[in-house]
Amino acid sequence: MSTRTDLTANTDATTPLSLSERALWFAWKRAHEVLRTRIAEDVRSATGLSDPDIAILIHATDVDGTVRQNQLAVVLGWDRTRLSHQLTRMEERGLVIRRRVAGGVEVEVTDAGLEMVAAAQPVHAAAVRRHLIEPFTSVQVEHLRQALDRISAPDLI
Amino acid sequence: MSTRTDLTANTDATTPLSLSERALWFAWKRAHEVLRTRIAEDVRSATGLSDPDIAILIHATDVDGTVRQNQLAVVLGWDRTRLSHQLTRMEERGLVIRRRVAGGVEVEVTDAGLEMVAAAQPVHAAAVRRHLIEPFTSVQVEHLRQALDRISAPDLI
DNA sequence: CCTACAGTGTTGATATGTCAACACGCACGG
DNA sequence: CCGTGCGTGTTGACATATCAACACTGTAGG
Repeated sequence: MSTRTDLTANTDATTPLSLSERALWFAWKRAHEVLRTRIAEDVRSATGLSDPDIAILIHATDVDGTVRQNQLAVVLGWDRTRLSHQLTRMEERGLVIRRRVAGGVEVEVTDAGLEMVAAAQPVHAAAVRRHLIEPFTSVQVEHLRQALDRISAPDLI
Repeated sequence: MSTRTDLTANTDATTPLSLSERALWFAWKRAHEVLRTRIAEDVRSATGLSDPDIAILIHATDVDGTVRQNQLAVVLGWDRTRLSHQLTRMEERGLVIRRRVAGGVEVEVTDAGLEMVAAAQPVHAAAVRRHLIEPFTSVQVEHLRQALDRISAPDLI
């Protein structure tokens, strides 16, 4: 499926990146720094929630406020350790509670957590729109999404 | 320049993200998690250098091993604090040294740093190619780069 | 001279992420 | 019944990132 990439490039592991390869790599990292910083700033200053807080709360509320911890890890693409630490911190702040169930742990968003995510959603949506969506036309949005999916799962496309 | 984005979307700050907007946002975060993790694993297991190590060493060696600290911050899109802490750690490990100069600080890569980055470059290049470049054709690479630049600096395009 | 300001960098406290090691429960084949 | 894995989660040590506050230097205006 993935066809050859760059006529000036070489797949040999010892060949340095070509100009266009470097350009894409730097553009990727830069875009990520910029976007993450901008959205996190907007949301944090308005709601007191961090990036990882929002990610977890949104996915959990999407499925009615209760999720298997492992499912969260898979959906978010996080590893178990990271998620465990993050949930511990969020539990201490009263945003979620954890319950052992058959074959794992169930994460439930508390009422306080629901309130905070409800308050954060509009700010978050506006930030995402402003920084990620608005620079593009709807056709470009779709193309970009396809490209990103290709990165996440190159074998499935 | 940035034309209207999604006919089903609404710019009103209180409107939740549309399906296509959410899809792009999740695809973005997922792609980032996946790509960062894969490349960092490859490079770290082979060279002992972390993501931020590599970012700094590559940019510094690009300009003959010596850079103004502030220039590094600008190019990488990092803030001063983050860079300062990172350089402190790298200085402790003998990868760089810092020197006060007129109006700032000069960062120089040590011989040990040069050796490590030289050893890391091929591994890093191979990882970037495999995970970021190979899923795409050369035309797609160029389109993706333009899209990323648009995110970094929406006003300039 | 001197004062105020902008640019640059540091520090310490805290939040977040990673790694290696361990703990536990459950299924499967002896 | 007994191992032996495998999936799932936790823990502690450490690396990295962020925030608020401070320190230094040069420089422009009085």
